[in-house]
Amino acid sequence: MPRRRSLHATRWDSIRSPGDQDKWSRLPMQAFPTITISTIIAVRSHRAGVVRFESPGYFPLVLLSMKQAQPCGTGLDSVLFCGGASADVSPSLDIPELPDLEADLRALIAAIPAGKLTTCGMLAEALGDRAAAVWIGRWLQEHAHHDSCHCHRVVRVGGVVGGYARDAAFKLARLRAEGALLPDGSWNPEALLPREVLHSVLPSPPLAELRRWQEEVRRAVRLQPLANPPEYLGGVDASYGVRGEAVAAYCHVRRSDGQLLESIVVRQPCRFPYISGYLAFRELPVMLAAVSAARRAGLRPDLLLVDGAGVLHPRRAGLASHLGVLLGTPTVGVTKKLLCGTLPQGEPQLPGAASPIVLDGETMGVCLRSQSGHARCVYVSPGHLVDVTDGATWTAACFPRRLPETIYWADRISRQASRRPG
DNA sequence: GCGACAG
DNA sequence: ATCTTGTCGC
Repeated sequence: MPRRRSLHATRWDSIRSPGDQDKWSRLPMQAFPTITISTIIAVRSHRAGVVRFESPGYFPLVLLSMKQAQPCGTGLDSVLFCGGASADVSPSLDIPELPDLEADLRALIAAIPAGKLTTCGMLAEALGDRAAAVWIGRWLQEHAHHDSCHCHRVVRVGGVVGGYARDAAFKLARLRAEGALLPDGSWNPEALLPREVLHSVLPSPPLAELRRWQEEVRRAVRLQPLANPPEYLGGVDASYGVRGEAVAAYCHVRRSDGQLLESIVVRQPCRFPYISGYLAFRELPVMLAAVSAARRAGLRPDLLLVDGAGVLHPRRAGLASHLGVLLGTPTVGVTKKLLCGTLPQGEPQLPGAASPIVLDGETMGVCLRSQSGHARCVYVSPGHLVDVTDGATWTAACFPRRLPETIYWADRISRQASRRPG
């Protein structure tokens, strides 16, 4: 009997009492400046013959940033999931305060005067990384523009004015009226806003700051063999609802037979966009919440598989490394596409086979083909407290479908939950 | 010049 | 990641 007994009814019953809900609503939120609030939307046992726990309502979940485990002592720790006891977490790194990139982007665009122009790439540079250009381009296409906004002054490289939400003609007319166009209809290169102007709007570019934090994570990462063969494997993945809210699922799988034992789903608002290389800042909060909730329910994986890269990352600090460092637990990153690195031997051909992935002349990951020999491989790299070999070995241990079982279930369950209303 | 670029 | 129709396969 199972270690899983900790997911018994009593603990959850205490959470469900109306009195506790009241306590929650009276909690002074100002007391927790960097707190992340999540909602548990499902806790399930998947073992046949075992009572299934379905949470009927939504419970608040509070994840304190790691340095702030103190406020748990308010007597609410039976109600709130406070990131666990302080011994659970590595106190060395704190979750950084996330910038409001959309507000920063609006500020940059507002700073483009009439008659002047800029490009997505230059705006991205001003935010701190050219990689943000893709998101900016999409934002400009989707965001509802007003007569007073300056979004029409963002053009494409090479003279093409480019789209503008659904009204390219309006954009063209305004630019012509502002004198930024040449007679042939292309935009005037001399109208380009100098870099310094945008730089002065955001003297400390937010993405550059986040990069500095990634370097801290990189320094904290330890790649080492796993002490013991893992008995339980965890998997986390995130999906997004129609209103953009993030939903994460943690799935607990028994390594010996690959069976899904338990799952936990949490939800929280999400403001940070997807930018290649910065996925951690989009998904870390909701994933930390899911894993913390799992911990409080007694689910402690010996190895956590994350849907995202580990050290196979431009700064060797992918999502899985962030999770590992913040939780102080062994993590492995698993992706469906390669973010960086090369395959000197190509992809493995045989079912269940592996081939190395090299980054900067060093084997930093492994390409795995499933035991069923699926056409598409996965790309595995250690996140933290595990090495390349062990990470790949235990990822391959429960891998009968296209994705490792942990990731398969987390993907499926989070997606299903994100499509539900609420 | 064009594509690539975890989710 | 999400948006979508039909289509292929077990």
